[in-house]
Amino acid sequence: MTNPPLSRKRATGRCTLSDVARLAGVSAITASRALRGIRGVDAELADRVRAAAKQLNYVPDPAAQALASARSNNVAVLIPLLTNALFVELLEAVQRKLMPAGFQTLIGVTHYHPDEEEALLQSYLAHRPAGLLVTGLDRNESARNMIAESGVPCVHLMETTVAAGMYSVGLSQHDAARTLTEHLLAQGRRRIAYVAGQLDPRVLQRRSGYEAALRQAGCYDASLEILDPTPTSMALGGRLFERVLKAHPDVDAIFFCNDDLAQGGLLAALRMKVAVPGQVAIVGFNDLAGSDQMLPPLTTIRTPRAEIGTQAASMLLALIRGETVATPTVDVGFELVVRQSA
Amino acid sequence: MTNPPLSRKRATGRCTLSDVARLAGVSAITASRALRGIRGVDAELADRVRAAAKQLNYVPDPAAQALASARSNNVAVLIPLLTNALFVELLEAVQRKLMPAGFQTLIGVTHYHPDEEEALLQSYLAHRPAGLLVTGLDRNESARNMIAESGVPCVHLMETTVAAGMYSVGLSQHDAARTLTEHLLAQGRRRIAYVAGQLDPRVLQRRSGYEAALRQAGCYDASLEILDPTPTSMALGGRLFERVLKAHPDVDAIFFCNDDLAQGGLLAALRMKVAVPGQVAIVGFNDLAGSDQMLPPLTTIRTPRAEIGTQAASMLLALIRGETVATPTVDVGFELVVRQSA
DNA sequence: AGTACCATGGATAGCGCTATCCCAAATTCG
DNA sequence: CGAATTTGGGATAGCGCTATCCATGGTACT
Repeated sequence: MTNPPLSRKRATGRCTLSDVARLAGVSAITASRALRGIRGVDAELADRVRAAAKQLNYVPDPAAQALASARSNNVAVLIPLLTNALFVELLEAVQRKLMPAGFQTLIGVTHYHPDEEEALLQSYLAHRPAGLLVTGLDRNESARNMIAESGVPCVHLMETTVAAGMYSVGLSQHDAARTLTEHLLAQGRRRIAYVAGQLDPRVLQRRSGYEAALRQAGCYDASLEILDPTPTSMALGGRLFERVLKAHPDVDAIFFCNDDLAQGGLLAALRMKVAVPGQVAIVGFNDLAGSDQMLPPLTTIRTPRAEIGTQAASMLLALIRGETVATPTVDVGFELVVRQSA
Repeated sequence: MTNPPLSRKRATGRCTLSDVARLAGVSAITASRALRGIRGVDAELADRVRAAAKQLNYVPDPAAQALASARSNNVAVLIPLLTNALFVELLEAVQRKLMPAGFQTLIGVTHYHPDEEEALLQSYLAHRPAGLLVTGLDRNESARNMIAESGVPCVHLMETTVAAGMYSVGLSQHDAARTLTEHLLAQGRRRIAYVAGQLDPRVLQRRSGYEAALRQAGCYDASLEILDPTPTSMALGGRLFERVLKAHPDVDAIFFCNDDLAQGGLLAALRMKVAVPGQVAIVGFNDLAGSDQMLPPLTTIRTPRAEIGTQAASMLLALIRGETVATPTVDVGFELVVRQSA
């Protein structure tokens, strides 16, 4: 009299692989193989399965896939900041590459903080991500160990290294900064200041490229380095510009570590009626949006972050597939963009 | 003689809930309850479980949790663009609120494209997200249905509405634009152009606020509306500024629909030696980074996007917990920021 | 012809966790 | 003081998918 023994049903109502298999007249495992396109499944059967899936509007449950296969289709991406256009463009390129390949991007923002990065790493690794993209090479030992022990393929962004078992896509910040500084020197500038905020590893590498160029030209002066640890912004660029000119009226060029600072500096110059490049040449780094619109347009280094994202994502996909990567270190280079500010 | 029948072990090696339970001397389900803090579990037992978990460095497997409970701790966030600082700041605020609550943010970029949005929605809903945050109210019917049928709690960002069962956090774009236009009128401007790119719903709502103010003042002129569908940028702002001045030399104010356009316009004015606000007043919208640094500093509307993110996330958390939300529509307002450009 | 191999489809058994039912002991109450 | 309730713990059975092993029929060999 009572109902059938379906008392403890807990089904979620959504359409499952078994439904597809039943409709196609095959077993669940065959449907699974057909949809994933692995192992020999008869072409005609596979077609029938795909048709059934489409008809039922079947979407596999990622959680079940992850649980059963011990691997997810998440890729975790760790970047320092979301408010720096550089990383956002990097991210967009990564997503554009990864999403069509069926991967989900989990974005983690470290705020340049090792502990935050470590916490994010721990939480993301619990998701058994298929891959990992991290910014830069500098992280604490514990974080490095977590990455290594997890066995999750990992590609490092922005910088390059040639350590064994390390994969990286980036460019030489040092060389780029050196090239830019040499450009200033070639223009006859000798009192060149380096103005930086947000002292992350790349900013410091640029500083060393700047120093190298100046030392070679015999006009390095450590007192012309203004290193401010606060996050960069146009406002900060303006303040630092003023500070430099006040402290060192003889400065004839300023190398801002990032375009947003440089833009702020350029606007401050306009406000203060300091001729650019007449009295002071100004250069930035990264060629961010708006730098070409400044007055005068900003001379800078164009860093191909979209390409970094694309290449890193490709490399990661290869690693995930278990392929051997021929070139574990890709240097995407940089481009000196000469405009009117220097 | 052969090995024990453990032939088909497939364990992933990671530490599981059973390990914790065993160490604590309880059953798995009790450990689960203790760690989740649900149902009555003896305080002493719970402590023992927590201690064991910490000792083993246990991290629950999200895939298994999702599968078993038919609900994940992912929250999907759909935004139009990652290259607009507005949305990035929104996102940061959302993450800051959601992450401590134990939720993962999945970021989807729609590029203002309904089909892309629909595809993202489909893919994200397959992840059984715990909640959904979507930008704006305009989406195609199919997308709306998917959201409704999924039963996933959803909060709409940026705009406000008072439809039954809809939750939203935003501000009246119309009113803000109207206020800004009235400010221009109060300054004696009469030939006020509206210059827009990226014609998304909010940009059009601003246009209507602009029109309303001008009609009331009796000086609406449809030919002063320049609506360009291409994405906004400083460069576009510069081009449109030139175009407006050439076509309508009598224009005495320009309302740019977004600050990046306005910044470009401001720089173009500088280049063209057009006095601002002398000959033309310029206003923008959103108060993005750098607007305060312009020459002259830009008068604009400050939109509290961080607060939108925070409030929307809070509301979503309440919905996820099944609480009833007292105010399903939150208007965070806006602020007229008067600087020197108007 | 007989054996070794593929190539294909399926049965089975989990992945690690939680919903659900069950039961004993403790508590409340008329 | 016995019945009705409330606790708190556990056993069981999946969630939806895939790894692994098996079985079958064909093909390729010697």
